[in-house]
Amino acid sequence: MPGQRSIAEAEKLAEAKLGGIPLRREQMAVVANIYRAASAVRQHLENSVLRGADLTWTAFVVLWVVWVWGESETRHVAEEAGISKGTLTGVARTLEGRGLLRRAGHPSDGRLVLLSLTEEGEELMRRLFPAFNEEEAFVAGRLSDEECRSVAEGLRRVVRQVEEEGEERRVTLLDGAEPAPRRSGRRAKA
Amino acid sequence: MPGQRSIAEAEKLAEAKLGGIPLRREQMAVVANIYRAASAVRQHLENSVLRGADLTWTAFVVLWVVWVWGESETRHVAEEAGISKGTLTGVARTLEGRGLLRRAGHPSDGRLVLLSLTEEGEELMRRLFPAFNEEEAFVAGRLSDEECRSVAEGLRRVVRQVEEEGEERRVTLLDGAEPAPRRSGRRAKA
DNA sequence: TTCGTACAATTTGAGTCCGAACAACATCCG
DNA sequence: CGGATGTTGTTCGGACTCAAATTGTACGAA
Repeated sequence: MPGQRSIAEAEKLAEAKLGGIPLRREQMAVVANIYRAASAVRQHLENSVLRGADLTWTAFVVLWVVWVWGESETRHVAEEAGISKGTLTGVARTLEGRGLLRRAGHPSDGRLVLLSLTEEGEELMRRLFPAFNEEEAFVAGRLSDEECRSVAEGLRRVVRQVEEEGEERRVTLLDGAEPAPRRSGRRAKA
Repeated sequence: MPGQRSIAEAEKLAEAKLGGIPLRREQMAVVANIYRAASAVRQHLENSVLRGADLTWTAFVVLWVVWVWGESETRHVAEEAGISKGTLTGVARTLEGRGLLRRAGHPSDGRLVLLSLTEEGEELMRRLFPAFNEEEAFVAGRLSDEECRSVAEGLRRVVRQVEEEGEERRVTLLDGAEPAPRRSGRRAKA
């Protein structure tokens, strides 16, 4: 396994590459490990509990959100699941086709769509979630409860930093320049 | 801005849904926040420094790996970058087309392909990486150096747990049953 | 009433991503 | 030498992804 040993080594190599420009090592390490951990956890969960139910990570997260929050408007589900509205439309369609999710128009506001689990969906989550949580415990197995709390708190601060100051920061960085559109995606109309 | 407040609430709701089955709260929170933080960080980095260079996160990581490690075999690059071999083939092709990456056959083993940066690629990384690292520092701005180290160390343990015991764990869980192929992806031949 | 503005979800386009199947090569063993 | 076995990178199918454009609905003002 390459991973852990190499991060420290990679830092040195990167610093050498830059010839004297100082590197924010601790910050670099924390970002690298956040991403590494996220991939590792996702992969483990997908391969252990999700594959058997033929669910992707995203599909599971969407089901989970609707499960715990009950019938919800799609924009909230997308926000809560951390995906775009457009992506949710597709995922929801897939899940609806598999009979796990239901969509219904909002009674008074015709623009909204409400998502809820079908009975089959509820049943699946009742069965699947305990197994999922068990694997969450497995991946965190080398951390004590106290350490879990402390790591979680640190990560929360990262999330808050980006959510509360990220936008402003991006504006400052680009300083007026247009945000440089993605090269992929639908083309500007003209 | 859904995020933080809701996790604690969601735990209670999930517990209620399960009626008495105990939940591993701390472990659940740490996993949820790992994923949340990873998305937030990725999005910020993509929108601030990467978009300007028309690079996706993955493309940047691949370039970074080749940059710091020098000419490398594709399987090592994929491993180090945390993506599959198949994905790397496509990403490398794209980067090659943009003149940032070079591919060369291995002199003695005809199966291998070696990746290295072109001069243009080197130049790009010299320019881009300092800005990238600056934003890494930004997202970790609410953590002290000491806190960064401690969070990183906690995450490293998660990664190691999955890397060292994940495979065995999956085998135990499935207990003989075939690993249940993905429903997506290429179909079995017959 | 008829605009115009403000949202909501969906469609669309370009592209990423995984993992199974595959083809090409390497290596071991008889 | 010849085949079995194992490894490598590539191809392929389906799901996911984002953001811009679009479509549909709501609601206030003229």
